[in-house]
Amino acid sequence: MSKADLLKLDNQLCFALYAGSRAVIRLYRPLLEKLGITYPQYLVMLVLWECSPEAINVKTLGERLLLDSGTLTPLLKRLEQSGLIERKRCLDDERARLISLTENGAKLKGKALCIPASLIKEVPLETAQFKQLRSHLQNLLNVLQSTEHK
Amino acid sequence: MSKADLLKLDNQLCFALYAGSRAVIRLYRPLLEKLGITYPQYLVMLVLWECSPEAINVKTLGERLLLDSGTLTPLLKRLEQSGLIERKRCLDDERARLISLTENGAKLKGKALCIPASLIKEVPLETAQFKQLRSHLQNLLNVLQSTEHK
DNA sequence: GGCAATTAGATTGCGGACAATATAATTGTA
DNA sequence: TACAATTATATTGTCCGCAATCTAATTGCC
Repeated sequence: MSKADLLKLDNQLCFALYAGSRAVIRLYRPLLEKLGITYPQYLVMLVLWECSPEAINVKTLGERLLLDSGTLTPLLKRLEQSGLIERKRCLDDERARLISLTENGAKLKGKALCIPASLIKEVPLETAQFKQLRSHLQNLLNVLQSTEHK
Repeated sequence: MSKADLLKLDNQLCFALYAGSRAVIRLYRPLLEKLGITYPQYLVMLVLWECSPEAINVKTLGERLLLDSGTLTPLLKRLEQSGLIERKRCLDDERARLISLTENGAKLKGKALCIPASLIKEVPLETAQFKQLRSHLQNLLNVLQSTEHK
């Protein structure tokens, strides 16, 4: 393949990723609207539902989602406004914020339980293909994570 | 797998896509900075370099990149400001804008030619794996495209 | 203990995404 | 040929991402 061919849009792995990611998020939107949250907010809730009733600080949350405080701080404030989370100062370390679920936030998990199945219905991929794609992507992420600090 | 397990972050195809996409875009950033453009602007340039010297209207560009005018209009204005493109009214249809490369915009392709190779060097995936992942993603996109209008 | 270096999070500013809406040109049709 | 419906783009408003910078708390080290 020539250098010029390598510049064609359809040969870009990055574009496939970028467009695919947005397309899938688009499928989530109507489902998440019923919960009153956005897609990145949903990801935060996934982490909180997983570690609940433990609280989590912003740094750890950011490491989990690969997002920084510039993104998370306003997002978390919105979730707090919505009454889904609390943002308490950590007593041991006044710099840190402990993020935890409110009762409503914990309850929302019940409503979210059906989302994965709804989505799989809309993405007509075989389970095997689905898992393969996911594991290839996770592999890609691991590889990028491990090389980006060199 | 239980319903609750399906809500775990690491089981989400969507998160793998979302985080993977951002991680790859992060790799492009320093390379594109040298060209003075952002990643979405780069995608627009890829399309223009491909169809040049033909002009393209905003609608077609949007279909190619899966972006709407709300995203493209300001982005194209910035590319115009940077002197890389022109935004002319179409004579046959005064509603449409014809987007075309300026001389500088066309010349920038020369600087961009080395980007794919630079990137591949940073993503330590075998060529075969790379192509497989890309084609899986393109398949996913096709599937989503074809079902989203039903 | 005192102070420089580090760390956690917040803030600012810019550039996307995208829904909703607006505007202006074009087309289809009675 | 009017004029309703459609189409192409632009605008507005909200919510991310992320770089750069700031503030305040903590840690390391003399």
